[in-house]
Amino acid sequence: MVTLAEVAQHAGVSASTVSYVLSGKRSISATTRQRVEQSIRELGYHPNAGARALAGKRSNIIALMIPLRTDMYVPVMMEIAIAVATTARTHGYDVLLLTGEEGPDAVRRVTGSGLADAMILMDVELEDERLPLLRETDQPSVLIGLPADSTGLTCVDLDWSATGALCVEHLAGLGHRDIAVIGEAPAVYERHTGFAERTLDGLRARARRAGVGVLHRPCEGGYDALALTLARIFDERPGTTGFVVQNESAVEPLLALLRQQGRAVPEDVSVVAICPDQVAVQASVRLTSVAIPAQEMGRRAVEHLVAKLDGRGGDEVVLLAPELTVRASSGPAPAAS
Amino acid sequence: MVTLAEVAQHAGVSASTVSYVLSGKRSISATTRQRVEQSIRELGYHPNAGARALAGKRSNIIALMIPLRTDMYVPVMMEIAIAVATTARTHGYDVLLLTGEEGPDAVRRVTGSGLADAMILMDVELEDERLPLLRETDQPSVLIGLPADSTGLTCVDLDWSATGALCVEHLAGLGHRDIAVIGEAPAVYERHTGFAERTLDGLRARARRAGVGVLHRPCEGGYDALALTLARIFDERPGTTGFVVQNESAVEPLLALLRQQGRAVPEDVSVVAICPDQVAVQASVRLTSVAIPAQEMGRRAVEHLVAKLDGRGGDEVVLLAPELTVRASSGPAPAAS
DNA sequence: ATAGGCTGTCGAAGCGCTTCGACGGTCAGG
DNA sequence: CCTGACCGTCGAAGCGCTTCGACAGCCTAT
Repeated sequence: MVTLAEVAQHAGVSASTVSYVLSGKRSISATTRQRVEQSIRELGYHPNAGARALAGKRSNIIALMIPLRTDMYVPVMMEIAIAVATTARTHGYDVLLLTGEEGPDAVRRVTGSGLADAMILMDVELEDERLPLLRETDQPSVLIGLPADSTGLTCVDLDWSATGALCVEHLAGLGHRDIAVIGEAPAVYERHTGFAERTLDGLRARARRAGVGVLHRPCEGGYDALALTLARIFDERPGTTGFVVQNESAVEPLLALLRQQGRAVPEDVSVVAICPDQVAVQASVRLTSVAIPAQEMGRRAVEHLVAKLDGRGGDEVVLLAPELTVRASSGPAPAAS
Repeated sequence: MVTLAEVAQHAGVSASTVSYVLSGKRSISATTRQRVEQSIRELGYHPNAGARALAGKRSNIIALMIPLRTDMYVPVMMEIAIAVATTARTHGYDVLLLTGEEGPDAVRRVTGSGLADAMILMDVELEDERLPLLRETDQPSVLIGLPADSTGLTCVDLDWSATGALCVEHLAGLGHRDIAVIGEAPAVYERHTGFAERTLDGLRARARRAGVGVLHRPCEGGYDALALTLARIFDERPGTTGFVVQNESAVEPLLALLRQQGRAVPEDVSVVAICPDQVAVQASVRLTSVAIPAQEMGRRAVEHLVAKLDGRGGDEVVLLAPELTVRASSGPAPAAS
C-alpha cells in the first residue's frame, strides 16, 4: 500500500505539497506539480479513503436506500440505481447500497457514522417513517418520490398526478367514456406509496372534469390474477373501452386476454401504459404510453445532492413533466353499441 | 457528532475500554460493560467509519461490481444485488455499488484506496479483463459467474453447463428430436459471457449424446425480433418441436407467436425456459423451467467472501446444481407427421 | 506468606490524510 | 535599495479509532 508520505519522498517534496497537488486547494508550481504527478503514477498511488474521510470530514460516498420489496417493478429501480451510481462517479462520489431491511435505523447509522455524506431515498411512502430522521439531521438528502409533506425536503419525481391526468386526457380526447385502471399490487396501495396514489388522484380528478368514469383495480402481475381482475371489470362496467395500466407485469397479460376475448386493440379497446419506453416498444402491440424516465430521475437526484453538498441550492421539489407517446394501442372509441 | 472519547468520559472509563467493549477483543467486567453500553445508548453514539477504517485497516465494506449493460435480464441482477446487500449487513458489512462504467480501473481504485475490504464481481466474461488485477491483489474477491480459467479465484454460479444439459435431457426424454435454442442478445455471446456460452456447451454436448439436433439462435427481446428468429428456425428445421429459451424478454413473445401460428403448447411444441421461477409461473402458459437462483447466488457469494475475510476457506468454485421444474409447457413430442 | 498467573483497565502510539500557520524567496512600487 | 505583497512550500497538529504493552489488584498454588 502506497502512502502520501511515500509519494512525497519519491518526489522530493513534503507530504502537504502532495496533498495540495491532489486537492488543488493551494497553488503549486507547474514543475512541482508535474514531479508529484509523475511519482503518483509511477508508484500507483491511491489516497486512502478512510484517512481522507477522517481528516477531511467527507467520505465522498452517497448512500442509496432501495427497499427490497418485490412487488415493485424492479427494472425501473435498477435503472435508477445504475444512473445514480454512474452520475455519482462523474462527481467523484461512490454509492453505498442500503436495502430496506434495516429500515429507518439505516438512516441513523449512516448519518451517525459518517459513512456517507448524503443520502438518496427511493420508494418513498406518503407518510414515510424515515422522513423525520432526515429532517432532523443536517445531512443532505434527496428523495426519489414525493411524500405527503415535502417541506424541508428535496424531492425528484415524475409528476405522477400529471401522468394520471395525461392518460385520461388522451383517452377522453379519443372519446372513451369508461376507463378502467389496472394498478399495482394491492400491497403498494396499502403502503400508501406516493407514486401509486398520486397517479390515481391525478387520474380521477381529470376524469371528473372530463366527465368520464374511472374504475380502479389494483392487480398482482401475471395472467391468472389479471384474468380475474379483467372479468370483474367488464362485469361491473361492460362499456369499458379504455385502459390505463400501471403495472408492467400486467401489460402483456392484458393484451393477450383482450385478444383472446376478441376485443381488438385499438379498434375496440384502447390501452395506455405507464411504463419505461422499452417495455412499451417491446410489447405485442406497440403501446401508447407515458414513459418512466428512470435514468433522468437518478441523474437529477444526484445532481441536486451534489449541489447541496457544494453548498449550492436548497430544498426543492422537482417534478418531471410526463410525456405521452402515441403508439398503436390507442385510438378513437368505438361508436356506442 | 458523538465520539468515543465522549462516551468514555460519560461512562467514566478510558477510551480504550470503550473500544474493547465495542469490539469484544478483551474481557471487560459486566458492570463496566453495562455502564458503557448505557452511555452509548444515551448519547446515541455511532463509531466513525473513517476513523475505524483508518485505525483498524478494514472498512467493513464490500464492493459489488455490476456492469450497466442493458442487454442483460436486469431483475436477476437486481435480485442478486439485493441479496448481496442484505446478506452483507447480517455480517456487518455494507455494500458499495460499482457500475461497469469505470471498467477494470474500478478494481484498482477500490483495492488501492482501501475503500472496500473485498469485492464481488458480476457478469463475468470468459476472458474477463478484471481477472488479472484480481489475481495480483491480495484483496479477497468472489465472482458471480465462471470465467474460462478460474485458478486462484473463488466463483459462485449456477452450473450453466448442467443447466443446458438438463433442458435437453428433459426434452429428449419426452421424445423431441429437434430442439431450437432461443438465446440472449447477440451482444451477450460476442462478449463471451460465461453463462451464455456454458449453457450452450452443456446443451450441445448432451444433445450430441442423445442424438438430437440443436439449433441455436441469439435473439434480441421483443416481438419483432422474435418473430423473425422464429420464422427462420421453422424455415431451417420445420420439424422443431422443442424450445429452450434463455432470454426472459423472449418468453412471452414466443408463446404468443406459437399460439398465433396454431402450434399448441405443449401438444405440438414443448418449451423449457431458463429463468427465475416467478417469470415461469407468471407466463401465459406455466412454464417448465430451470430456475435461476439469484438470491442463493448472492447469499453464497457474500458468505464465501466473509469466510475469506475471516481467514477461513480459500479459493473454490461453487456450482449450484440446476433444478428443473416441470410445469405446463412441456410434454411428449407429437407423433412424427 | 510469597510467587505466579489472571483479569480488567489504562495510556500512548500510531493509522494516512487535510489544513493551518509559518517562512523563505521573488518581484513590483516607492 | 528597501518594503510589502504574494507565491510556493514545509512542519506540525489533529481527525476518531484500534491496539499494544503496562500495571494494579486479586486469586490460587506452593
